[in-house]
Amino acid sequence: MKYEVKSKDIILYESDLRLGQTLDCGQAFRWNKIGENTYSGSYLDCPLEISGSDGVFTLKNTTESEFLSIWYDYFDLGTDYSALKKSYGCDPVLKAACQYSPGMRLLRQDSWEALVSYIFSQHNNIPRIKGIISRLVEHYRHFPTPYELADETVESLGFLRSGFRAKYVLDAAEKVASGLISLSVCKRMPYPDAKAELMKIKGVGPKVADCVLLYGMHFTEAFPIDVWMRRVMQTYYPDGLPECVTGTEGIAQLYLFNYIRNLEKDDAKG
DNA sequence: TTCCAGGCGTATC
DNA sequence: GATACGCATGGA
Repeated sequence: MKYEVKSKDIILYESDLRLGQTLDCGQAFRWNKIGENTYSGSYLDCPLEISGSDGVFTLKNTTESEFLSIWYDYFDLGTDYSALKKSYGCDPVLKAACQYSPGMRLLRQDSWEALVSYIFSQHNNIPRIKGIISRLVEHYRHFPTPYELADETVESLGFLRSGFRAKYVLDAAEKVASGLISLSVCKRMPYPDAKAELMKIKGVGPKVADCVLLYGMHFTEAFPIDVWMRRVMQTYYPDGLPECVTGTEGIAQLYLFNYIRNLEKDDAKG
């Protein structure tokens, strides 16, 4: 990774990044494609327009301090994904999955936003999840805090059209706003303890908890198992995951999930 | 029309 | 502890 300041922009050189693969793979729900190789979105209410391909990217209207304090972390630029992918070469399926999406990275998202987003994800599809979250952000003009959401009711959240999930998000907001659950404390807990803590929230089971731990708290050993990953495990890993992914199961999951989903989509198209 | 979507709570055994 | 079943909403 290298970068340079150019006028009001940051130019980023990173060979292990493709915007579509990283921002539009179902790990984050607030990025929109606004042009060829161009996405707009935000993190912690800090907006960004990023464009680029072939290892060269422009972060528009971004200062050097913003880049270093926010986007460097968000895009996990301190991690060497070339080395990681090379280590996954021990397994033929994983190797193929990495070759299929060589520009995918695990984003370091906000824990509260990930919690809300993945509660909305349960028994839902990605376009609808994005719709619900975009209505939420549009309504508040920012991603609402736990305190703001704790003041709502199932009825007042009706505009989200989130169905049975509204009551779960309210329970999460109440538990976080009251201090009963502290996400920043969870981040410092051992993985099993943090998972158990999150599962105290209604609507948060093993899968949603693992998504929050992986995408919102960077527990790379968290391994969310949904219908797709269950299929992957049964088909390719009936005896468990290969040893080379120990400690980064969640990142391996990202490549595998994307691989299997798109393969089946491609098959459906003929 | 029917089926399904990055699951989970509840009832029942 | 395992196994069914319902769940709001909307797209295919």
